[in-house]
Amino acid sequence: MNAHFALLALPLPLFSEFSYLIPPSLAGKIQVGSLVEVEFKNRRLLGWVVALQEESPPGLEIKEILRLAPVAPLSAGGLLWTKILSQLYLTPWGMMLSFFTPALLPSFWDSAGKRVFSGSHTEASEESFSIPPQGMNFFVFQEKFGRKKKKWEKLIKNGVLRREEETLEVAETTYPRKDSGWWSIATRKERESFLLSFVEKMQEENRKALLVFPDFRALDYFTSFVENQFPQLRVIKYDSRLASRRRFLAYKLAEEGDFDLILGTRGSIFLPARDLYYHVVFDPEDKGHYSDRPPFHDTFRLLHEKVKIKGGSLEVVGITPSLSMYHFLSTQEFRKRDFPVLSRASAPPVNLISYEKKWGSSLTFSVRKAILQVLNEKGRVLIWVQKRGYTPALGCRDCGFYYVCPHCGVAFRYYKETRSLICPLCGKKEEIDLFCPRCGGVWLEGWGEGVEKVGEEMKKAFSHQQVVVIDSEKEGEAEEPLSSSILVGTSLLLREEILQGASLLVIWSLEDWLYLPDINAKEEFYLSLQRIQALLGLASPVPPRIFIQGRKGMEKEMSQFLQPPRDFYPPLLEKRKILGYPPYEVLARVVKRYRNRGKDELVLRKLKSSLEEKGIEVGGPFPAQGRKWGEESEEITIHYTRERAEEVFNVVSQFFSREGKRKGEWRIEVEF
DNA sequence: AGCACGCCGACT
DNA sequence: GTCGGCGTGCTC
Repeated sequence: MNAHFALLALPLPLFSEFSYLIPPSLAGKIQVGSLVEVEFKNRRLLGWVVALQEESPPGLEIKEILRLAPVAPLSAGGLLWTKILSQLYLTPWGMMLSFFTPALLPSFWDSAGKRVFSGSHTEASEESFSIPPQGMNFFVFQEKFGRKKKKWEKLIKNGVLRREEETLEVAETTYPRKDSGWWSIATRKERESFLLSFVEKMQEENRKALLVFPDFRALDYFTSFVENQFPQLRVIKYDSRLASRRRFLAYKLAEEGDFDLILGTRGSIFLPARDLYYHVVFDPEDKGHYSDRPPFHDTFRLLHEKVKIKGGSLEVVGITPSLSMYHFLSTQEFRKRDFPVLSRASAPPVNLISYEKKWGSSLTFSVRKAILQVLNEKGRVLIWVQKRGYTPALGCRDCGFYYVCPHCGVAFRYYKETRSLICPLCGKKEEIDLFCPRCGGVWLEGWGEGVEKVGEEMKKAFSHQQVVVIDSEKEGEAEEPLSSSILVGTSLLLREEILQGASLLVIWSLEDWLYLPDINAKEEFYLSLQRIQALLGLASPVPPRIFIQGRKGMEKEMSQFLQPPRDFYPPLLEKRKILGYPPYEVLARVVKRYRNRGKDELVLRKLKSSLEEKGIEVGGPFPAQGRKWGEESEEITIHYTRERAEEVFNVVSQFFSREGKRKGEWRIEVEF
């Protein structure tokens, strides 16, 4: 069979693929899964070949493929993986595939397209290049032995080295068994001993592994640990800090299977790692594992889909299972792994302190007393505050006016030092007025307490102590906050190094956590509390304690958060089952930003009815909640079972290739 | 997405 | 008289 055309998935937000002509020079070289460069609307793009075609679509002038990229084609399994992901996340295939596309600088093409071998002329040269019998990619060779163009050309001429065109074949390994597990391991020390036994096991079995961490800090720490413990291992460390050359080297080594272990952050899961059996994800709920753009996919779910298709194992390491992991454990999709934990004597005691009515500061007498006591014992105090900035809102004392972001419809957050307002959803900045813009009143005041304000209050209340505020924005700056005696901060405080050295943690106001609109807020708070209980004060000289301040009458609500997972999760899961929410069903939101309200509403309704024609449940249109575009946008919500994901994808993609080109912005978010 | 083509306002 | 705004259409 001789295909003349290739169907390409290009990195465009379009739900369609494009046909290109295979030039005679590339006939037979291009296969399904190849990466090629083409011209598209006066630009050059890299696209993956998703099918070969005998015929071209009629009535079109088809352009030629310009060149074949010097990387191995994606395997059938790999292609299927990306296809399934694109369907699940209602994202164009080419957009999903673009995560897997290496950044190829112009200078890489030539060398990466060639391969070197030891030549027949085995001159006892002053240097020996340990080139394996199967040869070495020339790009890799130059990264290992230096980019010395003249020298290599000479050696090739002499016959010391032999260089050929690289022919890259599909390397597909699938493992028959899927075997995934959950490990509950809290501390770094314990995770080190987990890694010791894990790497030993992996070596015994002669298998390769990928370890994915949520941030650079953890990655750096465990990479140097592994490298010190196992100096003979071939380790690839991969994260977004790599320069392009090193990044592509990692890509090539992974592709070639020239590694034993890959350690990386989120992006490392897209490497074409050959013969990978083990996938280990640390702290899967951490924000670092989530893409920051719609559809917000994450390491855990991506790898979970991978092992479903290609086999192997997905091992998840965390402190407490999340709601979805708890569900997977009860359905046996994941198995609970046992690890000998050097368990702590007992979790720190939790004290609930209620205030009747807030005026000024929320600092209660009991908490103040506890803080003084800890300071007296030379312990460190952490104050955990939910809101960032100075106050979560700024308004007029006289008329009740408060500043609202014009396009998100939520209160602006107030920052005192800069006298500025920032929208917590879209980041829009505004200056504040001298007088109330509505009534001209002179008293503008902040409502509620953010970290900065609490910090200010603590400085006043404990004026002889060093109080440091950690707001997420200044993460990098205050590298050594550990020396202060009182630390006030948002969730950034919950880092292991900070928690373990502290003797007292105060949750400033419980209601700030419980009355969040987000459906996942409860779970997030629960996991944070579990984390605190596991790590607080492990290295503190004083037995650690937890104080929670909350409005009177919240005791009952609080007590649920002190339950173990087997009591905390089932009612939440039951509720989600009834509502058709994840993890039972897929929940997709299609948000449309309006320009012309009347017309645009019709367009959303049209999508809704074409889904309903297929018997798929759709809610809305509602005013869009939560993220950006608040008031000028509407959304529909789609519920469906996993089995119908492909069907929904087809309806949505058809809809968008017809109607999506209409003016206006869309966004799609999916949870499952 | 990106880029060209097209039709209306303030400018050397 | 032109530069340039972004609304609209299209991409193998």
